Amino acid sequence: MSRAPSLFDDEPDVPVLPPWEIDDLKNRKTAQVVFPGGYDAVLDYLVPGHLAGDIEPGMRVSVPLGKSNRSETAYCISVRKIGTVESGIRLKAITGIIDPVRLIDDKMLALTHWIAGYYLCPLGQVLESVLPAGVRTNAGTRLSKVLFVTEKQPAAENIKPLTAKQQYILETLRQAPEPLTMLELQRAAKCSAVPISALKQLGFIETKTLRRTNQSTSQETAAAVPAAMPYQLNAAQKQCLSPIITALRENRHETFLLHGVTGSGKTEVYIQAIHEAVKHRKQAIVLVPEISLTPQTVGRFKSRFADVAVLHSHLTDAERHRQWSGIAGGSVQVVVGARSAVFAPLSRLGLIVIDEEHENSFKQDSAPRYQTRDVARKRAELEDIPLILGSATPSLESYLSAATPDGGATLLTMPHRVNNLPLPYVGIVDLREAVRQRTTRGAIHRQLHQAIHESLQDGGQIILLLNRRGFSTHIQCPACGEALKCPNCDVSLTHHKSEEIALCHYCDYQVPAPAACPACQFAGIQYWGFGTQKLEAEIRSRFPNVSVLRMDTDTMQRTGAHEKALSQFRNGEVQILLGTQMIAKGLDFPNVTLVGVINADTALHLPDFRAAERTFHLITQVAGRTGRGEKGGRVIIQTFSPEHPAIRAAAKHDYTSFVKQELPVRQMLGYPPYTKMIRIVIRGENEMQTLEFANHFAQRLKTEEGMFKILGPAPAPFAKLRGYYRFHIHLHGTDGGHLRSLADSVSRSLKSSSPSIQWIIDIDPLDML
DNA sequence: AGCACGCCGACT
DNA sequence: GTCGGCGTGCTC
Repeated sequence: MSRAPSLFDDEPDVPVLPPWEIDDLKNRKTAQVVFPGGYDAVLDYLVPGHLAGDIEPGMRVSVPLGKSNRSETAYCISVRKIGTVESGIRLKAITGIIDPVRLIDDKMLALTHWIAGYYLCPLGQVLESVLPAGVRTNAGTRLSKVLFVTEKQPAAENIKPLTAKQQYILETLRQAPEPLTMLELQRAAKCSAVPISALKQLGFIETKTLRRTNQSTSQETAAAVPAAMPYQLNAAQKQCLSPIITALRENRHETFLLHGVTGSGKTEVYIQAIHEAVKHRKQAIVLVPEISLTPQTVGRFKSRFADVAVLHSHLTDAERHRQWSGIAGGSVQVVVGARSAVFAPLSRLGLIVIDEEHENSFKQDSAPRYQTRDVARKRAELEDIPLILGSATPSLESYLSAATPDGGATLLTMPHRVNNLPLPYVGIVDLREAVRQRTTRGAIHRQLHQAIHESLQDGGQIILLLNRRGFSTHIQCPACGEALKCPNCDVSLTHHKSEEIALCHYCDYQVPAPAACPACQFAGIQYWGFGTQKLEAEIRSRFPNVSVLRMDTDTMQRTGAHEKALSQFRNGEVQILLGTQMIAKGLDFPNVTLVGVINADTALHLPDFRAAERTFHLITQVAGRTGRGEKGGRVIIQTFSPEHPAIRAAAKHDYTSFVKQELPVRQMLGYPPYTKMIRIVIRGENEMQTLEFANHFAQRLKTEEGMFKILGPAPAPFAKLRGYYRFHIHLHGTDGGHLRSLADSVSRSLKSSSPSIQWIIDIDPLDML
């Protein structure tokens, strides 16, 4: 085993740097590196002379680490001349450079530093999540030996003249548009390996090892031809576009909140803003929620720009690598993608757009737990470019920052739909009334049944939203009260009819659906509650000759299922589309004349201060799926809480009244957006130990309690998940920086004090469960 | 996160 | 006497 050269290391078995390199010490460089794994530190390494010209921040390097000098991959984050006063630590030297070119430029490096600091995540881990796995592993490429015609030909007089075959081979190789491998050249020149080897021997051909892309099996679908004609904007759209264009032209950062009702033409504003950027050879990133990343959405951009790259989560590593390299290559005008596309390596970025900015999926739910909105804003600041946040129902965070003078964002409003189409009429069905009168047994009540019937008569299509998958949502014995719960999680099991199983939606634990009570053997065990499977069955029996399609994570497993389902709905093969929230967002089907919300309350009573906001968003968004065509449209909301302000506001499409009622509540209770919040979730397999540790954690935090509120520890709403007991602590305060540093220092001081217990620190949490 | 070092129990 | 358990601490 050879050991890495180690400077100042006088142990006999460790090779020391050669003397000429030591002499040169004062001109040498050091590199600062971080590690992608759990080890959170910045270490200095010596840059050996032969790498000095090549190494740059943002590249990965191999370094020796630890007593055994095991080889580790690290990210170089800076390079500097060796100082005159050194710390006295024996520096080891970098062994090699992994990336031949920089993968991360200075601005992106600055962005990752910001993320690491703000979200309390080791920098190495941030860098690792910014670089897609396919890029790190060079997926879809391999090293291959390729042949070149030698630059400096051997002197002709020294050797006998080349044969015709040999000359032909050389000519073929010279003319080849790309370097050829041995096999490829044999095929191209229709010869065996023998004459090529002879040419190599004679010095006419040399080999080099290059990284080349594999022959890609999946061919890129032909890009749509860009439509040259820009659409005519209406007055409201023009008014919103104009300040964005001004900021673009002035190369100035400004955050715009584009608040436009569903169907008001926000996308066209984005497109024309991007046009302006592209006109000046700039590029744009458009971020959309993962479930909106449909061919329809992408198509709108592809039809208007010549070079659009798409980054979905369903790309293979190789495809993602190819896309990423293409983007880094600089020819792309627009990148459309989900959350992580905020890190797309565009070098001439001119604009970032976040559509449906209120969507929860913009918060990453694993470390680094970043909010894409805030990362995008930071990136836009670093690049001096505008950021557009678009939504029909802005997050209260964004709304407050735009509604407050000096809040940091500019509010742009589009209060009407294009062509002055009316917003759909919304009717509310009071489920309490319906239950009292026993007018229905199922999930569809009289008014909704009637409305479905009428829509079908008129040839319209229907969207039904039920935000629960499965058949029955809980199983309980009426004789002894036993309820079927997951043994690993604090949740009830959902009956899935297709496989006749009782399934946990959190850990996938499953048992055969019981016919009798597992506790008391009573044969009349009951299946309660409505999921999408049961809704589908009910619809089919109520409307036997109508084609129905269910969309939820169960039916959308196969790749392409999503696209297929939406195209079936688009071309009218399917009349009723029912499903979970994946059908609520962003779909634009003019023939949808009815939207039914089966139960508006599913999210309303969760122990989460954002429950009302979520409910308002979901209802407003799904209501916006109708009334987009000539036939108009209407919405029926079934609810047990018809007087709830969130539901009433959604029924009136009245964002302002929702905000006016919700913001004071937040302010009074000291919740975001008026305060900053940190959630610490502590988990362990032993309930008592975990609670004890959580108490200790909270105690340590409370020694500094003053300007903050520290709540907990309390059992998390899901008190047990996947076999772990969970407790959480909430910190609230107006000084986010102070709050973060408190959480950070306590967390660091407690590290590894109890190995069986783990915790996460969630900055600006969205999920309270 | 690894990995070595170190200080106590059950085996040849 | 030695092999090996995993607690503690360090990594330029």
